[in-house]
Amino acid sequence: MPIEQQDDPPFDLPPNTESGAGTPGQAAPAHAQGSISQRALAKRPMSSSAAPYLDALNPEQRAAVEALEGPVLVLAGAGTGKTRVLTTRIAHILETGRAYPSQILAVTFTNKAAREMKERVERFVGSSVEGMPWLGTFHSIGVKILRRHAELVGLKQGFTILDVDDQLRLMKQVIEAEGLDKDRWPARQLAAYIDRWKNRGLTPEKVPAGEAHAFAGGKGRELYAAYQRRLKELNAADFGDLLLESLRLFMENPDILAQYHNRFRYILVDEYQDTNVAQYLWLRLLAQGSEKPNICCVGDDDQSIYGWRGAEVDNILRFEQDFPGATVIRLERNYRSTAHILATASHLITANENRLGKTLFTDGAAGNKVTVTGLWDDVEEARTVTDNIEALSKQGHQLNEIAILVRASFQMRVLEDRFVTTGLPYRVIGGPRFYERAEIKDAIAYLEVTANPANDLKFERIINVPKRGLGDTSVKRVRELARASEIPLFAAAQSIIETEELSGKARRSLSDLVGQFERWRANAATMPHTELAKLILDESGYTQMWQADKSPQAQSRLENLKELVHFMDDFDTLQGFLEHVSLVMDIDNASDGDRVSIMTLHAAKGLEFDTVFLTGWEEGVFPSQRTLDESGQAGLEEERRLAYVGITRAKVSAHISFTQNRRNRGLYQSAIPSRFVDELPEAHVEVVEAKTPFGGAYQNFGGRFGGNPYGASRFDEAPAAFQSSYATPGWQRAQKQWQSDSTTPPRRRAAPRTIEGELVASSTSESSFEMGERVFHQKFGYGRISEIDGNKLTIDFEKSGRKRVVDSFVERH
DNA sequence: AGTGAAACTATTTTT
DNA sequence: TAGTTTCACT
Repeated sequence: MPIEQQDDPPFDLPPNTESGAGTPGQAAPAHAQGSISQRALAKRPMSSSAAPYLDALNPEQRAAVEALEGPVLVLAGAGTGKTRVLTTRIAHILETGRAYPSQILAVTFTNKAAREMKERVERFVGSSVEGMPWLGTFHSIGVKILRRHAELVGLKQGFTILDVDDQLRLMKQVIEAEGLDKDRWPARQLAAYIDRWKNRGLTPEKVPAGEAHAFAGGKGRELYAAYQRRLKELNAADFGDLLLESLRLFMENPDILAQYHNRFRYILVDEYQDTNVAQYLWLRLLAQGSEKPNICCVGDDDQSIYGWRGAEVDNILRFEQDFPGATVIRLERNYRSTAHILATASHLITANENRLGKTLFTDGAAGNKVTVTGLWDDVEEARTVTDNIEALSKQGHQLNEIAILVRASFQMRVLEDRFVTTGLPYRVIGGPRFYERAEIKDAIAYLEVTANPANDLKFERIINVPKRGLGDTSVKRVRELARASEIPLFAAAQSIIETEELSGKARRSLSDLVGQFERWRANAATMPHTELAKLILDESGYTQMWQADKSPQAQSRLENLKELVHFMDDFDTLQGFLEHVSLVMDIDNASDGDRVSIMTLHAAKGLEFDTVFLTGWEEGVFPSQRTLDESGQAGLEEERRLAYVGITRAKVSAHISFTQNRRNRGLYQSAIPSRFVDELPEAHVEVVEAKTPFGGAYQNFGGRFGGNPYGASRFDEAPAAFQSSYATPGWQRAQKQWQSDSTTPPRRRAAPRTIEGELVASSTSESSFEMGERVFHQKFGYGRISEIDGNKLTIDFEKSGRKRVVDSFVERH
């Protein structure tokens, strides 16, 4: 395959400053007159007053757009016009002739953000400007760079990109090849380690000795190295590699790096608070080209919510040290929310220690206070929310402007049930994504193997789907042959069917499959790719497999397949389509009709709605107990940022609710209100009484939450927490009382809900326990420690078997 | 190789 | 509770 030649001409042109275009208001460089974009630019009147886009900005935004020289950090609070600044800045760079579109590197995290930015820049500069080639996600830019220099990192130009399934399948093979028990050492866990290392920019040899022993009793690093070797053999890269390998490329090849230094005159980074170490290093390397790099990072430390994915808030907190002489601009004027909402969010977030500090303000109306409602259980909560939504709907509100934000997806079920019974239209955002569905992955695997016979992992995925009598043993034989003669699996299949190695049935079956692929490949040259896809799905028996399936989802799977073929129409070639799906895991959610949106807080980042319902503000749910256990104080702060993100999604009203009981995994658990509820500012919050389902308000306990209808009879002492005024420092006391209260109904006792000193400390440091030590656990009884991983212990309990627990839950014995 | 029943395990998830 | 995965059996 030829090296891609789609590259833009300006790459080799001399820097445009030489033609004197360094200041605003000058015409585009003359030498570029051949390029459409430059001709378009040249036609534009170039006086600086002819930059109406600047007049539309407030002073801070304008400063952020005009500070083009040197490093700039824009701290853009929620709803302060971040995207606008970013796009205007790009437009401004282009308009003033400081750089060609191809000389601007602009990175985002999501495809959605990249698409949006591209569209907005085009609208600014005029559609005649060719799209910016280096505007994209970290990953897509990583691929682009790697494809050009693949051989330098041990890959070939046409390398494939692994998805999560492929990755796991490969890791399983690596684990087994090392002679390890795949049950004792799950591939998922190894994948998690490797992912974390890659996020931190660590190649196998750089994994710290202490951590190298993290997996399989000291084989972590070896397995990581073996996995990387296998990737190279397969000519494949996983997601982490797209960044890590381009990072390595730059570090090992200063001449290549210099080319990019030369090229990128301006670097812009969106959502800087979400960058991980690898991305940070990558950016630093690219910015190193000059003493005062023109790098502009836009972000909001208060909206950093992907720490668990490797994001380092520290990157943004440290910006000024990293780039001395940086200009820091704060955008604090909020255009989205009313004053009460803004004040509530701002006040809540001040409880965080680790932040740069911003105070959002608005000139807009005070609006309504944020409401807080305490409810009996999740069912009542769902009913209350839908009742409210129905009322809003009757008043003429758009359902599209209403969202329900939850911490975790398990909270969605009750809500969905309620929407279904009431018949209110809703949509779940996030959810299982199109390209993650099994049938889509299978179909893509068929297409991929057709296009690329050397893609072993995809071939393995569908070799026996639909079932064609090629079981584990047969596949194993093929794989052994492939490994022994160092050829791709498909080639091994081709040769093995010439031998007597396989049983008659398997041999015939595999021979048929190989023949089919050969035929499809022959067709690929002549047939449109959508036709080919239909043919493949049909002839392989894949469509038929689902037609014969009597499960209720079979129908929708078939529809998904149709949609996939339809979607392929948007691409010119099969190759182009495959490259796209490997990077873009989602299909654009067409917003059809007027519906309420239900989504997680994470999915809500960047969106806005008139009315937002924030449900499930209970300790353990939100903040999530698991985050607290795993990340202690830092985790708590991240949860609080999540609350901040949630509240700031609302334009005109925000409604917070919590329940005393919530069903999770089949059983009810009692809950106490989230500490975040207590942290809300009295002056901007209104406590709303819950209505009973039987009509009328019920007796008020004198508490801020209006008590509850069942309290007197069913919770004689227990609801102490509910009775206290939540503003008092008594929550802790009340919570303790609640937990220790022996009259609490006989349901599962909630796990400790605080993050105490020792737990926080132990999450980062090594556990004080030792291997083989005998310990006692409240729930599981006595046992011996068989593995230690940070503060997590694997213990063989005498009665309950092997479990993984956090060390603070066990005591020495 | 393919079936059915027991067993296990559950956040958040930009790419 | 529900979904998946493993295991034992045919």
